[in-house]
Amino acid sequence: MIRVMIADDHQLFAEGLSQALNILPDTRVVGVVASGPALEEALLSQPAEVSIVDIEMPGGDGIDTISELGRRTSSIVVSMYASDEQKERAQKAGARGFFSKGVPLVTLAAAIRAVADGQDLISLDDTARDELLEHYGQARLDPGAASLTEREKEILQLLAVGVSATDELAERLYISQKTVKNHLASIFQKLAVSDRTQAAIEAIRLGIARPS
Amino acid sequence: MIRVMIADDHQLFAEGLSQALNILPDTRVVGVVASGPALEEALLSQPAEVSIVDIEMPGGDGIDTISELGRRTSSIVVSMYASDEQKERAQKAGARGFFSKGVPLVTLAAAIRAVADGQDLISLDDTARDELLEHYGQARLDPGAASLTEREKEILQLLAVGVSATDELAERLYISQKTVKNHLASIFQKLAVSDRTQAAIEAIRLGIARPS
DNA sequence: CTGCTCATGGGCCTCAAGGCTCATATGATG
DNA sequence: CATCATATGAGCCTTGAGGCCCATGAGCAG
Repeated sequence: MIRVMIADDHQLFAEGLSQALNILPDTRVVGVVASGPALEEALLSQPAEVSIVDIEMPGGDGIDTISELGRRTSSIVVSMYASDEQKERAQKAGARGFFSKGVPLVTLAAAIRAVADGQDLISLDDTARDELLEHYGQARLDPGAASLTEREKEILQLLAVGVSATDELAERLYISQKTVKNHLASIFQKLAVSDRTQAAIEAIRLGIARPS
Repeated sequence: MIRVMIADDHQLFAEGLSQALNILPDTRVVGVVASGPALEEALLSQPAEVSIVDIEMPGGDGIDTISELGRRTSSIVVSMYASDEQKERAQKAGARGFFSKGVPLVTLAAAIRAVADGQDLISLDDTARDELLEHYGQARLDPGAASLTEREKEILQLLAVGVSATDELAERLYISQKTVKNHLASIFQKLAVSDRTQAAIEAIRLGIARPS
């Protein structure tokens, strides 16, 4: 689980991004602040592997803050109007990534994983950066969840949309009720749970299935 | 369920907001576009009660688009740098709400509910507007979910964090297993489900409980 | 060719889960 | 004061859920 701090004075942006990152199975937003100084303070009481920092903030430039942070967190700078000049300043201040707010969410998510893994995206050229981001495109699941078979994931997805009875699951999948129970038993072991209710919740939490 | 369309050229903002609104039990984002013309086109194939429109977009001002939309959707304008002049233009174009991107997410959510209910927020003074938003602060739950008692919600919250066994629920709540089963039976009726797995999912979907 | 995983299925057993009806105490509300 | 909603609890009964062990055929890798 990568802990992320967001510093942006536009609450709609910060809260929206926060919710979106919390939906991902491997990132968790541990704080949202609206200024550079507030970010420094928040990181003292709540450590975070990665910080998303906006440049345009009241009470001081976001980039100035980054150089103060040092090794407490890895910073990714996001800017409304991304310019080469801003990028250079961000790089000098020690930022590990630099993106326009026009990039897709999946790109930022990949960047967060890359940066949390020790990569420095800002000093790469665009081609090398995109290749690296490709590599970090998928969330890394828990060891148990990663070993789920396709059929098991299928069952979890049905569970998460409310198909919970054994006979209904069997009908939907055109297999016998016994096979459904066998798959479920295997799922319980892999996810370390003891019944289908916990399995459904875990599937939602891990991002394997969506509720509605 | 209020269907919402988002028009904003900053993908990070649009996708983040989209995810955040989808988490709410009574709003669903049915489309995300990056320009005014794209919004008009999207609304033709996918109706939406409310549209969130950014002013600053490439290929034409967002406000110009609104006047074209007519009664197909109710528009809420959001702006990075909200000015009185922009607000007046938005009002003349027929927008029902006008907000800076600095407002909290809950405010925008309340505004979406108000506008979907036929209210016109933009012509109100700030005090009257805030009063109205207060009134729309809570998501209106399904008729069944609304009649859940405190104890029943408590049980649903435990269910959603993985406390699924009757004996564990009884221990956590300091009541007998029989009472737990009685409460659950009542929950099943109110939510129109048939077992605790479906109840847990429904609780998450309705926003009564959070998974992790 | 020999394991290996995966999907399919069977049998058996135990207990938990869910359906049904009912009772009691409490606090709010008309 | 009478009534209603809520929280608590009981008994009884049926079936579904989960635990355990095992078997077979397909497909794939060494």
